Parts: sequence; structure tokens; C-alpha cells
Amino acid sequence: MGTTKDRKSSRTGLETRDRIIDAALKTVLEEGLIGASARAIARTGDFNQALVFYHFGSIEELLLAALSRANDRRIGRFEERLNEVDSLEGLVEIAVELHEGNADDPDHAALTAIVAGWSASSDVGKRILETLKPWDDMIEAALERSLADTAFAAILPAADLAHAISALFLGIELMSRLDRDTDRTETLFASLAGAAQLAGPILDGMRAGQLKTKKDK
Amino acid sequence: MGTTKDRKSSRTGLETRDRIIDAALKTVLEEGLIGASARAIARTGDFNQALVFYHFGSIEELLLAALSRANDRRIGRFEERLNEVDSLEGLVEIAVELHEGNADDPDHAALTAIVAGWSASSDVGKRILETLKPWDDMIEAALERSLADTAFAAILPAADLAHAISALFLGIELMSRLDRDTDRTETLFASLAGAAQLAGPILDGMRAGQLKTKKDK
DNA sequence: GTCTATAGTCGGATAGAC
DNA sequence: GTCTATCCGACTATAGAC
Repeated sequence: MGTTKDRKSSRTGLETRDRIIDAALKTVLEEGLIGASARAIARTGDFNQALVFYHFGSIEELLLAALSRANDRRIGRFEERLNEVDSLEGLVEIAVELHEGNADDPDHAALTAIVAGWSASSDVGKRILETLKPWDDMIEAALERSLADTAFAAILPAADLAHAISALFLGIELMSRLDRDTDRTETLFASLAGAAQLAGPILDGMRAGQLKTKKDK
Repeated sequence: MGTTKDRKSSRTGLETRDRIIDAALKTVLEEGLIGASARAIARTGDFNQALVFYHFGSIEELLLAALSRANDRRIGRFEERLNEVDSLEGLVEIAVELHEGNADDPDHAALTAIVAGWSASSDVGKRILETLKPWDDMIEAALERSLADTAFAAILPAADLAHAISALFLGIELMSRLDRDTDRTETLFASLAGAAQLAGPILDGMRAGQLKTKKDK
């Protein structure tokens, strides 16, 4: 999108691969997964339909590549903060920003559509989960820092909770896309922030109760 | 499925409508939303493809009808218990059973696929949300009973929490369908049950602290 | 109410010229 | 590496016979 281009001329293959991926994402965003045919994508990106097959072999492969790229971009945008956060309040703060950014983020819309639309073919499913795995790992680590020495840490493994949070986000984004007008999630996130501010001190109390400093691992 | 039928003979129109809806659900389950064409559905149900248009006018309408029916069946199966539960532990118990039942429930697989696959066209989105609304309402009422007189009730409105739970379920089912082999959700629900047993008493403590009996509204 | 037949469209994928 | 042209299959939807 920000590249120099003069409409339909010869250029290097790598550039075209990128253009195709971007066009795929945009098409999925605008037309949905079902509407993301090779022809529609080519129309969006203003290139020849046959290029999809030359560069990716099939639509399925293209969409998986697109998923991976969209995911990478999103991870890049949040991994630094996610890897530093160590409190429930901080986590929710990031979650709120993640959600708020989602509305205008073409990457994310396409990402959820692709994930959701493929609940059928399960060989692709594994590859999708593989792509999304980094989120689970980052969230899990953040949770471990945030809930350390807490009763909840013992009974609700960070890995499980992290997975649940990933799922929650997927579900929330799908639902909020069903009807942009009456989006219930606005107030939800506000409430979540409030809840975190209530629960945070309680957790800290649990920690303090054990008189065991945590920061030096 | 449990109706008397003798393969491809004349019968009343209402029976056929049902057959078509059942076939649609089965097809969505097996082939995914993209694979659920009029022809594929007709193949599954062993009837003529043209009947879809005669009875429903379009595939979109058929799938919306199928969604509604699958949802009704699921609600029927759980509404009684959901309308009675009044504790966090009880809620989680129902959630666990809901999830466990989901694996073998063709209704549910199709339901999530339809909801998820339609994040694009937003006029349909509204109708889908309308169909799912009863869940939010039932969960909200159950939460109000379960969290009454709790600090969480004040800061996290039941309506928001209910919506989040609906979204969580949608997300969880989608994810768990991506890879049946390495399903993370098994341990998740076990952990959730544990967490509820930890949190339940805490909430009861809060309630008791206010010395205000709750049962008489 | 259900069938056959078919019109018309669109999509995946490939061959081969440039 | 990119284009045109094309094959072929699948799809939605309708017309009309039964």
C-alpha cells in the first residue's frame, strides 16, 4: 500500500508476492472468506488472476500465507508490551487497546475471518493453530508474571487461562463484527478494566500474605 | 432423523422442510460453510436440489432457518437448568456439560460454523445475533442470581459478563475444532471447575459479610 | 409438492505466448 | 515473471413437466 507502483508493470517477484498477500487480506476483509476467490483478489490488487497460482499454488496456500503475515504484524505491534506486563490491570489495559485497535485494523478482520471460516478442514486447522501459538505463549508468560504466588495460579494453570483468553478474543471479535451498530463489547471492556482494578489488589493481598518477594525469581 | 420415511417419496411439505434443514446442518457440519451449497445439501439429504429454492427461496434463508432450529434445540436442552442455577459452581458445571456435549452435537458444530462464517455480510449478522440473544438473556439472569450482593456484581454488569461468556464459548468451540487431536479445552474446563470452587466460597463470604439474606429477592 | 432440464454465471487451475 | 486465453467443473436459480 505504501510502495511505489505504477499500475501493472514488471517488477520483482517478491514485491508481487507481497502485493498479492495484501490484496488477499483486503478482499477477505471486504467480501468475507467465501468471497475471497482468486479472481476477486486479483481484482482488488489489480493484477492478473493467474499470478495467485504461480506464486502460491492454490488459494488455500495464499490465505494461509496471508494469515501468517497479518498475525506477524499484529504480534510485532504488541509483543514488546505483552512481554513486559506483570499485573492484571496492565494486562487488561493491553487487552482494551488491542480490542480498540481491532476496529480499524484490516489485518485483524481478515485474521478472524480466516480462522473462523476454516473450522471444517482440519489439516489446515493445525497450521492455523501453529500460526496463532505465539499469542498463547506470550499471554501465558504474562499471566505467570501477573498471577504468581496467587491461589489462582495454583488452581488455574496459566496455559489454560491463556488459551481461554485467546478464544475469548476470537469470539468477541466475531460477535462484534456481526453487528457494528449495536456493539456490546464497548461497555464490556470498560467493565473489565473496572473488575481488574478490583481484583488486582485482592491478588496483591494474597501475594503479600505469603511474605515472599517475587521479583528476584 | 427419528421420523418415519421411505426414501424419496411424496410426503407433506412440512416434513420436507424439516428434512432440508437437517440436511443443511449435517452438510455444514461435514463440509463447512463454504461447502454447504444447495447441491451438496440435496446430496446429503437425498432430495432434489430445486426443493431448497422452492421451500426457502435461497441458501442464505435456508441456513438462517437451520441456525435458528439448531439454536432452539440447544436452548431446549439447557434452559431448564440454566434458569435454576444460582451459584458460580453450578454455572461452571453447566458450562462443562455444554462443552462436553458439543463434541458429538451436530447442531452445535453447524451453529458455530454459520455464526463464524458470516462475519462479513452485516444484514445477516443482525438476524444471527437476534437468534442467539436468548442465551445472553438466560446467562445474564443466571449470573445475577449467582453474583448477587457481590462486589463483582457492582463493577462487572451481568449483561456484559453474559455477553463475554457467549463470546468465550463461541471462540472456544471454534478453536477446539481447528485441531481435534490436540484439544486444549479439556484441561481448561477442568481448571475452570477448580477455579469456581475456589472463587465460590470467596463470593459467599462477600455476601455473608453483608448479612443480607438473598433468596427472597 | 416434487421432479428434470437447463440457462447463465463464476471459480480453480493450466498452457503457452510474451 | 506476467500476461491472455481457455478448459472444465460447480454453483444459484428458474421454467416447466408431472
